[in-house]
Amino acid sequence: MAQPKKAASIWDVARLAGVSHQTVSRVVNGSPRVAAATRDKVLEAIAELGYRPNRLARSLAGGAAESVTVLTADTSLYGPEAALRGIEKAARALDWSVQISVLDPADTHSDADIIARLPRAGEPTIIMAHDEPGMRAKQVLLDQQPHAMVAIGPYTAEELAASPWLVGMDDGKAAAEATRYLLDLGHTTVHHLAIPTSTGTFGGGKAHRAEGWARVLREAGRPVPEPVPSGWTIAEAFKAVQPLVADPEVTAILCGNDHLALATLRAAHLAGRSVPGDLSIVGFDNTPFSAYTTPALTTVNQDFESVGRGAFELLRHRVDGSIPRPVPGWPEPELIVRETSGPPSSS
Amino acid sequence: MAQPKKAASIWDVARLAGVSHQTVSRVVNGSPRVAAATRDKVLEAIAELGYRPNRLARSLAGGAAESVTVLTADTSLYGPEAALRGIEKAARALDWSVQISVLDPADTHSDADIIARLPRAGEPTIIMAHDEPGMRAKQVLLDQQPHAMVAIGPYTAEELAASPWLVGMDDGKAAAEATRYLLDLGHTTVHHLAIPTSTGTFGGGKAHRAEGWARVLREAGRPVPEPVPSGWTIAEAFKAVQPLVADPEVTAILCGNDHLALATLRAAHLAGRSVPGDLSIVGFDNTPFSAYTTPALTTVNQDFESVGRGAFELLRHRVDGSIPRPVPGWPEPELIVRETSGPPSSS
DNA sequence: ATCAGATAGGTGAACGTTCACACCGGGCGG
DNA sequence: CCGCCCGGTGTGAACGTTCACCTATCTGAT
Repeated sequence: MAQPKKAASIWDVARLAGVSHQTVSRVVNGSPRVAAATRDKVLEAIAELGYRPNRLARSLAGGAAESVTVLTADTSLYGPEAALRGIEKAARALDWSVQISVLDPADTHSDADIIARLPRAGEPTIIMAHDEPGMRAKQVLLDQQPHAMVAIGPYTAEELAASPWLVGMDDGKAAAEATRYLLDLGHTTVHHLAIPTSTGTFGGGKAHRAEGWARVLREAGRPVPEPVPSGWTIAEAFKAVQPLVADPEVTAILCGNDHLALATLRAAHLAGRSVPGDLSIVGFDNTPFSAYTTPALTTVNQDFESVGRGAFELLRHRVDGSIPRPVPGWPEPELIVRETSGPPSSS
Repeated sequence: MAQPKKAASIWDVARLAGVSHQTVSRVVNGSPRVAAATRDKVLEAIAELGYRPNRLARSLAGGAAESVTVLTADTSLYGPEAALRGIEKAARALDWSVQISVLDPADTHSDADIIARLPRAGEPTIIMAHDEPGMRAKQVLLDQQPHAMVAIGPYTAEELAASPWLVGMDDGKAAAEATRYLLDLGHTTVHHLAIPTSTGTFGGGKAHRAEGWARVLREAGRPVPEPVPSGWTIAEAFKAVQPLVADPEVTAILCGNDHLALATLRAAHLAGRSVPGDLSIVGFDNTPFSAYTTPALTTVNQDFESVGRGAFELLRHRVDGSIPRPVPGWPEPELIVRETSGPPSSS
């Protein structure tokens, strides 16, 4: 058995059951207008032939979507990975299929390249990329099929209001909260090890975390040190943070994510600075490992999985107007104080 | 612009260019038998209408695959995540699309459920799941479409030879190497904090890492302690490892992966045992963070991304016999000695 | 002049579904 | 007793491609 014989189609089932193909279709799709006896016959034939519907043909004929393409940055980052998980779960629950396509900055991405990624025109798409190709992809889709796309990203309340296709969390506010917490602990100021922004180099583009951090410092009348730019990898962060940990004036560092915080933790250790005694470190994202480092990372929890789910719901709403617009129901980012933060030693 | 107007089809292009739909098809697919003048006309029409081929229709008609479905366990694990990345990269390079479907043990998975995940019968599929639903899925596919599936998993040389649809690394050998290394360091024996096996509970199913570890101990005539079973999460590992770190007799622990090793590291720290002074810890997988813990983890590097790429190549070979069978070309697992391992303090 | 062979292009069916509609018989209100 | 509606089913077209095959036209050799 299991010869590569052709798969059974709806017609084969119809013939075997002695009904029309349409009746089979009705049975498969659970239409109520089928007599019980007929249904049983069809079901039997389906079982015997091992028939299963061809999704391709289904989509082609029905025009029904039932499928979502996720355009994402490198999935080795925790945020995109968790959001993808949320999307996949939500999609699976509704029996949608999920396509994934990674936007690699190394590829040359003309607009045509991006478009070619979509299985078909109007394919519902979620974009999850904060780098340059991601931004271009967003723009392209916004022009071409604004009703069938949703982007995940950091937002401020104003941005969300202005962009009905945007989903995300106000991580600027969370960064502000973390900064205020460190200030309240007695630190004179807080330094910032920053993740790359959408334009690649620090300074341009959106950098909500950095903005929230700077705002609090300004409001408190504290010096605002130049943020230290880091790449996404731990190795890059480790290198970038060296001057910070070497400087005894630096008593608190807010890191753009937990990987950067881990690198900072190790750099501090190697530089002979005790944490949190000499140096407080706060991370971002509450990556699973963060509770188990030694000392355990103080960090900001973000429920990316819920955001992913929210993005999926919003997409459904936008594709099919009859589905109610979801209310963003995920928890706000929240500071989790663990062991890497404390008052400065001088105080 | 950008009204949700229907996307242009090959027929629309044909009409505008004043040729037949087939000629358009030829131009799109780069057939040589089209006059230059005709080609230009068609190209122009394509540009004007913003036409792009519908992949669905293409696959339906052509039977051509150009698409792979990845059935995976939880992507929050490093191994599957990295392998998925490898698959996606390889697929993208060839312009194949990638579908992802997560096998959640929490769902009830009848065989039918698993089959329903495939977009269509015979859809080329890669399975990447070491747990129970994954094993069932593997069996189902093996029965239904053995020529269009590949599984990723741990293997021994014999298993690989016996299963032309299997791709993986001999992590039993790597576990053996790590165990031997610890023994050579002077440890009397090595304990094992084990990841779950394919059957859920420890003991059944394939557990190559555990087997390699036990074999070396037996060969060296050392006592083989009962392996300690852990779940996949760090929290579970932290709980499971408590008795091990509390026991001063235990001087070396081989952990099933780096997350478990991290939990062990923290548990040891809290129990007041110094690493590697009192206790040596060796992880598995060389997860990115492992080089930056304090102390940095000794671990076994595994190039999952290459394995993913290899799986994709093998799948192509199996689906289309004309493609040569790839030779497994990835690096062998390799022990990376960092800071969590050393001779026992008593020696 | 004639014809084989190449070159350029067209025609119709097929892929596996769903959709819109037509059909048939029986129960029920008038 | 008639007509209507409705449950149950069938028919044909459509979705957007590719594939297999057919038809012109032009070339150059016989």
